[in-house]
Amino acid sequence: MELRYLRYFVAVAEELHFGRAAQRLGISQPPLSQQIRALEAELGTPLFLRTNRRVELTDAGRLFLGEAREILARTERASRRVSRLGRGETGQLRIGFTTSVPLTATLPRALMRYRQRFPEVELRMHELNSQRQIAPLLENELDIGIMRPATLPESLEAFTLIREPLVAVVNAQDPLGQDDTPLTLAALADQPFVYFSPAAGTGLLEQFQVLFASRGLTPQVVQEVGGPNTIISLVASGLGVSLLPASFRHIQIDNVRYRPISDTDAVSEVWLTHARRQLSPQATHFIDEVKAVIAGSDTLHARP
Amino acid sequence: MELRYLRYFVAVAEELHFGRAAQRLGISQPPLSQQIRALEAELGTPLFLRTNRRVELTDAGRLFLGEAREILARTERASRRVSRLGRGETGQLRIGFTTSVPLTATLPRALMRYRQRFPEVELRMHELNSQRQIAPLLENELDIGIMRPATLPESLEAFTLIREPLVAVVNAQDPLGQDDTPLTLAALADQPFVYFSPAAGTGLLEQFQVLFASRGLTPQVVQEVGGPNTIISLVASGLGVSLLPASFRHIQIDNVRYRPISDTDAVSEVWLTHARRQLSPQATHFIDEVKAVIAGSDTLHARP
DNA sequence: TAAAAATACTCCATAGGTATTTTAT
DNA sequence: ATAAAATACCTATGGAGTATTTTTA
Repeated sequence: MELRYLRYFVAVAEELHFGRAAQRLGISQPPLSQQIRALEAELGTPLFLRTNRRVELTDAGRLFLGEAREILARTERASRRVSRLGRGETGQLRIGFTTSVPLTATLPRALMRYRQRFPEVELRMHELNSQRQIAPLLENELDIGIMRPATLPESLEAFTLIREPLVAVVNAQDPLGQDDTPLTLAALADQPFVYFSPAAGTGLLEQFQVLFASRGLTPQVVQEVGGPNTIISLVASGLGVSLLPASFRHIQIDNVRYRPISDTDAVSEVWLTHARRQLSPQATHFIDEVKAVIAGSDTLHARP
Repeated sequence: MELRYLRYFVAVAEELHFGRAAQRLGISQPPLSQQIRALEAELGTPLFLRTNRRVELTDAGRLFLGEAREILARTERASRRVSRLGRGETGQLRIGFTTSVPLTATLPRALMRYRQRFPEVELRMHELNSQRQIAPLLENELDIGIMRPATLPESLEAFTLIREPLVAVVNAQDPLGQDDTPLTLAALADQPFVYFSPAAGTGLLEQFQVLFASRGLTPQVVQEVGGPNTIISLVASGLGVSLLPASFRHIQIDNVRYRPISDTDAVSEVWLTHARRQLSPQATHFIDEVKAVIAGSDTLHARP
């Protein structure tokens, strides 16, 4: 059985006239007659009663007409659905993101543009720290990860979404909190530190350690906490100082002051990470939007 | 879109291996690759991720697999259903029959054989007198009519199913009821008659009138009734005599006696009537069975 | 007689075959 | 080195075209 037969049959059944049906199908009458005869042979039963003046359906033909229409409609619908999914116009996009991602910049704008362009794609946002995004990305349970720099397996790749300077978080009452001038990492390393616990799984901890270690510095961590908000709160309470990406300056709390760091390598990145294998069309389109936003509001980009 | 694509796609999707899928389909590998590529081009999206060592489905491919399977199954089912209907194995058969048809002979045996051979055909039996079968047969509301001889329109045709002698129905108390020897129509025509009213629509009335008229006889009808049972009852009551097909002898009532008629043309037929145009396969099969029964229990047959 | 489907034949597009190359493991 | 898909090219089936015949209203 071939769909061509069904299309031809439906045309003849609707026109009840081989000539007109052939015209409608854009072929000539003889091949249409032949195809219908072949179809009847395959089914082992006549579908039309032909008296060279009139064509009418047999009972079998009437039954087949309904079936053929449904099969054709279903095929049409299936093609469209698959095309749309394949073009990334429907389906879903699963994005992992860390709490430390600045929600004011690149990412929200990209998300907005993407949703506008592909309103029918279901967006699933999963808040996960950098480490906990890796397994889902590998197992194709996540299309895209938005994370802090981390050591990635070979089959994942990433590019820099945002690069922002680190700032010192100091208590306004402390000597260090007396002005807004740049500080050196060395000056900060003398102070008691409030920082992420390893259990928090944030990539910032690794960066922080590398940054100080490369200078031979080992700051004293007096308090380990789970999230950036807690860090800032505890600095406000005077427990110590800390170091965070500049975007956290939007958290303004009494007694907390943010001071620039003069070391030029004191920067932190946000990565967009995905599996190195074939990306889903949804992920590809999303990355297109991210790159368009980056290019437009031109900030910082470079492969890590 | 063609079903060939769907069949090929399903094979590859199930094997996840072009070589094996081609083997299963009975074609060689390169044309299979080509057809899948053509399908992907038509849908505008890849269905497989091919890394020359592994073939896997894309999201679009997974969606299409379900759809393709359903479309193929549906097509298969539709073909089978139409074939069966076309071969007369399913569907319906609408038969009209008169009350005067002998239920002990050809017809019940043919019905039994037909039901055994085509148990899935829905049999619709409509009790209708001869006249009232004609319109439904013309309008294709009835496939077959079992009736007494009648004047038929050109587009109906009939053949003789049963030919049976007429018998006189007489009261046992009457002089005519004293013995069982053959009677002549002339002798019967002297008696008061109990017979069908024209409103009963039975073909027997017409036959009865022709039979007597051809001999210049005009029997006196003293009572018009609607059905053969009433005729026999009234003869039993002594109202008059009557004339009926021999098969009614199986109705045995006190005071009623059946006597043969010596006139050789005093016979009545039962016709199987159908539209002259293409018969439904169900009707054709039924007629086959009727003819087989007639040929077997060889009785009487001849075109009217 | 005329309109419409069937038949006879011809042609060519394309499904399918064979041989070979490319690629990833 | 090998297995598997892709590529290149060829073949031939059968779908479609043209011309003609048959049929019935």
